[in-house]
Amino acid sequence: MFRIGEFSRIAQTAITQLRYYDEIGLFQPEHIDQFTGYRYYKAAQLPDLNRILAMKDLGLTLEQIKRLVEDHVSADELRGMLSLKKAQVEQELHEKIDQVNRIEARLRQVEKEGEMTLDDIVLKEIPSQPFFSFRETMPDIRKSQLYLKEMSKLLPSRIGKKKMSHFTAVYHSEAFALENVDIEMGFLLKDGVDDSVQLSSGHELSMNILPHIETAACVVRVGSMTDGIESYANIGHWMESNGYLMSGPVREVFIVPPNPQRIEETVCEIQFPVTINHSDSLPLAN
Amino acid sequence: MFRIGEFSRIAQTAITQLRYYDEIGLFQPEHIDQFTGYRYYKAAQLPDLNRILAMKDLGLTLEQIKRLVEDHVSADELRGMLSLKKAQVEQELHEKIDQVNRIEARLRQVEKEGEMTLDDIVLKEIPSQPFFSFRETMPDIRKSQLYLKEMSKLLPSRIGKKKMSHFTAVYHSEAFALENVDIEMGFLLKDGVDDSVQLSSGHELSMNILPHIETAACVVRVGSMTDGIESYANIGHWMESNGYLMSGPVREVFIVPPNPQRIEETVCEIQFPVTINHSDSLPLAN
DNA sequence: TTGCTCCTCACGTCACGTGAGGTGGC
DNA sequence: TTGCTCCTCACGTCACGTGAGGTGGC
Repeated sequence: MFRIGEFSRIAQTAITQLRYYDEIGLFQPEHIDQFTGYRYYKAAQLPDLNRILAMKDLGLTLEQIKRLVEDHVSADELRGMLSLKKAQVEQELHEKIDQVNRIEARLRQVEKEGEMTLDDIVLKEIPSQPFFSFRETMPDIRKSQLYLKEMSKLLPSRIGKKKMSHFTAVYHSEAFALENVDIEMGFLLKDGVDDSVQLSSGHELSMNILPHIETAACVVRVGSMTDGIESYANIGHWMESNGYLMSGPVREVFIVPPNPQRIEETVCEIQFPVTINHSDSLPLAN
Repeated sequence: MFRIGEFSRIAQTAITQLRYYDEIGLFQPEHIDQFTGYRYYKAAQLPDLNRILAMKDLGLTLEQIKRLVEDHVSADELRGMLSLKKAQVEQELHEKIDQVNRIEARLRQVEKEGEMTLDDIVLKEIPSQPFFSFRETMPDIRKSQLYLKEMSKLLPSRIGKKKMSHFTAVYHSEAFALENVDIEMGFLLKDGVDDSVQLSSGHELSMNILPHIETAACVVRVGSMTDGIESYANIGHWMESNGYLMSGPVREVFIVPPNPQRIEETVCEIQFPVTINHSDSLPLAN
């Protein structure tokens, strides 16, 4: 019989760890002295401890291991637990790979820029939302100002201010351009409506559903959107660095819509739907 | 200005998270109502939050990010932090790969055996230790019993019982065999000694230092060692499955040395020094 | 007797999530 | 007025590590 100190040296396991395993009932000493509370272990307990440590090495929680060693688990269940764990670890593995890629991209950017002047790109999931809008190929994108103005006047009374969320534009054209852009614009809604509304230009606004985006690369711009191309270039660069591909039309959601008098207060989130392309850019070549 | 609920929806960030960032002083609302305690955020704060989320995505802790956004960090320091983080994540990546391999090995074993009857193999680091021993090519390994007996009698009085630790054998021959084994045996010591001791057979015991082992694959056997070959086969199999290579002589450390009267109480740890061979067995082929 | 070992609390970790119990805003 | 939103504690998470303050063993 060994006291906890020697047993911990033999098993290469911290004393606090052994005490903890005792406390949670996972691995208990052969004998505890009634008066002193001293824990006594015997050598033949080592294989039991090793089984626990081996399962822990596979990534199982102590709670799961407890079920295992208490023998409430069939071979089939064990297979299931291990298969599940394997899938989880593989998932984490891919996340680590993506993370390394993102860090490398940042490092390259810091090298180049010396400082952090770039927009910060964040990945988000975007839920599907009702969108009250019209679509048109616009000769000049600056005309959108006029539409926004008219919509802001008309819609609150027509569909209810409470239902309206952010002014939003969806770019159905492939590339970012200033002329002949196939654009859909209107307001996101908190609730569906059945109504439709006509603008003085003849355009008819009606509701459709903007689809859910699983992963969107997002950037927030503050101030005038006239030099917004920069942000687009940044996202493009970032996507290339990290192995992402565009998977749908870009959206511009205006948290604070442009107001000619206070153009510097404009706040807009640009949302790029993307998919991950794992297969290239694995950092494991070395 | 937005209340926390709407801001959390815009930023796709949990309310509790925003409250926590406020609490630790990482990201605070533009304004807090003195009387109600309500937090008010404005849209132009979104880029700041995004910077925080982007750095968090790279794996930095909130404490590190706090230093970053409070601007106590030069571009060089930032590079250092990111490079360090990259190395850490790559390390974790390799650990995950090893872990997946271990899980797969276990799965294969469960498939085959149906139950867990195998020894459990655990990786440990073994510190260097003084070893009071002699070395010989033994025609018959069973003779070691006699040596053990004599040593157990002689040594306590000659070098002090307190200094003696476990009876141990080191196998310098390549393979596990029963005849003509180049074996070194004696007792591990807690403290160095200058003395030397002669056995009746003429063998001279003296002290040397058993080297440190960075990684040893270890198994504990309880009971007679005569069918110990099983354990050796298990370890060999496991090493092959997980891409480990042998990197030194095997040790058998007797926690409870063999006693002919009570052979079933014998407890022995077999220690295989190994090195990892990462380059094959990457599970990323799919 | 002295120093080493062991004991039991209690608290900290990291980044929040989950109630409980209570108030503010439209 | 009603329901929704927001507030501040306090506690839990997972697997221990780190003292503080006190006793046991040789």
